[in-house]
Amino acid sequence: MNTLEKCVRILTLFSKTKPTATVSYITKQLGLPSSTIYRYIAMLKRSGLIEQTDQAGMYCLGTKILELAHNVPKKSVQETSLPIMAQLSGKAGETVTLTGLREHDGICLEKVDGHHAFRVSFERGTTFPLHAGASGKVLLAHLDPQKQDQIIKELKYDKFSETTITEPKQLKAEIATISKQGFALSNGEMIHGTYGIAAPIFSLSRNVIAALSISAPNHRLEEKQRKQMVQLIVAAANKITDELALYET
Amino acid sequence: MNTLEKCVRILTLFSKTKPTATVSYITKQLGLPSSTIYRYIAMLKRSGLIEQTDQAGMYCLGTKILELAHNVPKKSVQETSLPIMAQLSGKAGETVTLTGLREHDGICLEKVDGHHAFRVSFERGTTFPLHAGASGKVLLAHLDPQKQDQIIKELKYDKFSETTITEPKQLKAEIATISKQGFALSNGEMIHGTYGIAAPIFSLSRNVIAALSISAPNHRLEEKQRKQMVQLIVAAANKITDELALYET
DNA sequence: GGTCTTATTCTCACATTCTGGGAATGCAAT
DNA sequence: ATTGCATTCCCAGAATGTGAGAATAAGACC
Repeated sequence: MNTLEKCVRILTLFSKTKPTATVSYITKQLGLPSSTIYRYIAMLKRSGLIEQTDQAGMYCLGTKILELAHNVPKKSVQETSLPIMAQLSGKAGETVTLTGLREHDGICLEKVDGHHAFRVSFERGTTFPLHAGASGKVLLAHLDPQKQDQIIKELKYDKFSETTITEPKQLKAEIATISKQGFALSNGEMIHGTYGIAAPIFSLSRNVIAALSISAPNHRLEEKQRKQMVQLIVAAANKITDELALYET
Repeated sequence: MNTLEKCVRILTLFSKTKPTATVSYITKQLGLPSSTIYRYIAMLKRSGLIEQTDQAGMYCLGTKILELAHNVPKKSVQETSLPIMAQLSGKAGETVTLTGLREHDGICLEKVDGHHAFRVSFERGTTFPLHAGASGKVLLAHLDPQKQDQIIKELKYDKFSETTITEPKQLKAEIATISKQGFALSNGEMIHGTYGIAAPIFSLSRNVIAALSISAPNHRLEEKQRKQMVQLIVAAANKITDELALYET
């Protein structure tokens, strides 16, 4: 394990739910001696990647990361998708999210909020596992079989709610269906009380590169609206796929 | 120069204006042999901090950085400031920005856009040098004298426009005035055609921790409006300072 | 004030990793 | 065929990283 890897591990320990950490916490998590961690913290602090909180001994991610994040280029998917997402969100009134794939996780690349005060909203940069929620499942369903199998094996199957799929077998069956029908549904698999519909976006070479999804409190996505929404989201995703194909030559 | 520092240097090479780079470019910029850079690129790619573009040999910052950025905690300044910024932006109709200090640069921490279609707008995470623009100058003006002198010496004095201050002496005089009057003005120092007004936000120990600023096309901030705006922005900044003091005990 | 606990820095002999010139491969354009 | 560039590999010497433990600092608790 080299320096960079250790640094990234330290940085990845911080999360929305645990935004600050002490050296002793990091020590325990990584199983490395505290003198080593102190050295790393000092290095990371020098480069601005982490900062010290007001409270002594507390550290958090630093603003240097914001600076870097500002320079992460938007991929063509994002640029192509945004106007279509805005249009869809306007028509449907609900939050529309574009989700990409990173290693074995999904990550929210873009979102356009719906106009309802009571709404579901992910932030850009939010990551989540692929076994729960419409976006995750639709991404998984259209991956090539090897990667799919590998991910299905390695998933941790955290149970977020009553409906979360926690069995590999069940997940396999589900994504087989999704792959056939071309869209995924999620009834509160990740967030209880919400409903999600997602459709895949493909590259010219027919690899999934992202998922387009719509999320809402589940009473606003019941049977009758749902059918129409599925059509809308699939149509929008296809439109993005088509537009991308034009540019990729 | 250790591994992390080299990694950060590589990552920092990418910018909004140069979002992608080849190995040979990085090699030239850092003056390190290409075999070394290839090794680093491989490491950085493995950790998700950089990604390969569609074009062979092109690299860009990776989505792992977005994930990390998502977990950078908002400081209390940000949380305290946002509602006040929104109120101010609503009243003034212009873009209001909260700027922090990072090393020798300013960095945009939060912004609330004004309602005018023709407006100035920084994105969160944008960095800029301290010699140009109202925010930079106001931050610089209220730093302790040692840091101030050091930064004044080390600044590169890029000339962004006709009015950019490029002389240390001139800058010193300017920040002396700013320090006395408690706010800074900028007539297109960073972006030609725009006008900026900024006021400092202090910690309980009376150190500057951020600057609140308003920016607009300069015809909308002429003499008459300007006086009123200065009052508004100074009042808002003071309000934030006061609210922060309540929490800091 | 005394006594913990915990944060933080430092040291140093030792181990590991990093380094970079150069050679080699592959690919695409000239 | 040739050039140019991307990329990988090799390896001995050089530079860094490592971590136990000592030492110091700074609160917290009694």
